[in-house]
Amino acid sequence: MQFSPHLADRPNLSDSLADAVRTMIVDGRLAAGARVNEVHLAAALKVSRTPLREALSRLTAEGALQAVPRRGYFVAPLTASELEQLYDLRPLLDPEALRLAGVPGPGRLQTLDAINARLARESTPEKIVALDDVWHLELIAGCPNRVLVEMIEQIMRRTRRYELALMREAPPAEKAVDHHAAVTAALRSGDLDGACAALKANLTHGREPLLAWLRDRERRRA
Amino acid sequence: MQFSPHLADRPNLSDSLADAVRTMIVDGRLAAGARVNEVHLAAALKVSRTPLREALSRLTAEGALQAVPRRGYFVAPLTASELEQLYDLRPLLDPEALRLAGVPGPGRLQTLDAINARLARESTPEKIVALDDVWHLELIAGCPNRVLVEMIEQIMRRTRRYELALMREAPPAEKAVDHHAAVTAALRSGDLDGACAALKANLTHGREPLLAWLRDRERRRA
DNA sequence: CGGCTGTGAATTGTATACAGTATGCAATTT
DNA sequence: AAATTGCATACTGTATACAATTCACAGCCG
Repeated sequence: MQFSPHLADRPNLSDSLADAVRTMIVDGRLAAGARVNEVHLAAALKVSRTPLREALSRLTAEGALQAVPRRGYFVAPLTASELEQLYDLRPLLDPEALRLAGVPGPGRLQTLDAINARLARESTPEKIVALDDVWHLELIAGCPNRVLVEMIEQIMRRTRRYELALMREAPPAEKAVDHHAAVTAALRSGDLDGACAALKANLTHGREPLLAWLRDRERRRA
Repeated sequence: MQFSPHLADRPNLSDSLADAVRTMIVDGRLAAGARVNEVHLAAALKVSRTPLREALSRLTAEGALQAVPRRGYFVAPLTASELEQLYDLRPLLDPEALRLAGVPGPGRLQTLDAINARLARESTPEKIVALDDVWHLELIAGCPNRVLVEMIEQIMRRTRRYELALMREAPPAEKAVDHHAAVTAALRSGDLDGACAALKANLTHGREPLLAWLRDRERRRA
């Protein structure tokens, strides 16, 4: 065969750096609002500034960083307002993706339950958040509109550090396990509309505790 | 005053280049599917490769380019499938944004009609597409969910070169002027639901001619 | 004649060097 | 003592240089 198109090609440094820095931001090693010093960061990662800057450039497009022309890159601050806007979009996008995907086959339903079971046992914030996202992506894996799925992934990336920041300070609140079970139950009985409604409820919930915490934190700093 | 925060600061080269290259892609000077030669392009734009690569990196995140690790950047091809997916999202997102924005004040309604009037007189593809986008953005300018508005803008940028490519080959089909008028009419009578429905109809229409043209083009090349 | 292999040019990836701008501190003035 | 100016330093923006990889084509072998 002539092409194995964009298949698992080993990434270049810039790509790897984007992942590395994104991780540093998500898990707090680069604090929200902090200024990014290119020289220090490049030295710490043992690379030159050129590929690092390409990575920072991409992260800016993703919304994880903000660029101010002659002052440099800053880690985007955590604001209640942004989180609220992000959270409001999921109940709009996810049910539509599920509707387009249709009722999953039995294999996928089994996978979903397996993920949910692991989610119930997990206790570290990182694992919980990651597994929850995996579950939601698996749910809509059959959605033919890949652009829609990409948008949902984009929102996941942007909300992840909010969720981790909360879970580190406050103990992990109630988990979404039961909501997830309600969705798969509806799907098993072939009730797509019911599943979409349950999914919407899942996404609408869990919103309030996070927002309350953030608003409180903003008040305290003002 | 100490700060005029990120206000209209003169952009750096990378930013300007991103705009320049995006324009080249949108209006076809960089053909869909073409490989981007960094050396040639940098020479043509009279800059060095470093800021150009940062710009290309960002355009990749926007979906205008695709990066293949050791082979370089390629202009993303025009596919009926992607366009279909993009067009399917607007009827989902725009009405929601309008609902959140609420009925606009009389000033904004007047602005909308003015834009629509100019749209009716315009005849060049570039102007028509640009004004149509301006109208839709003005319609939802009051939407408090800025992330949602950004997503709509993102879709506009990605669909623009499809629309221009079509309009250059085929003469501009029917315009959306009447649909727009229906939306503002509903809004003037305070009927938000009706306006959302009319908007949805506007966005669902105009889809078919473009898709038909693209599919035909793809068949001819196969 | 078709497919393989090696070699040189072209192209991308990364590092380094240099120039322009911002930032913080100290000296100076009011 | 507060404000302001000037200067040294640190940092970002851009260019250039070098290394590593890919690509195209010629020649060779089956």
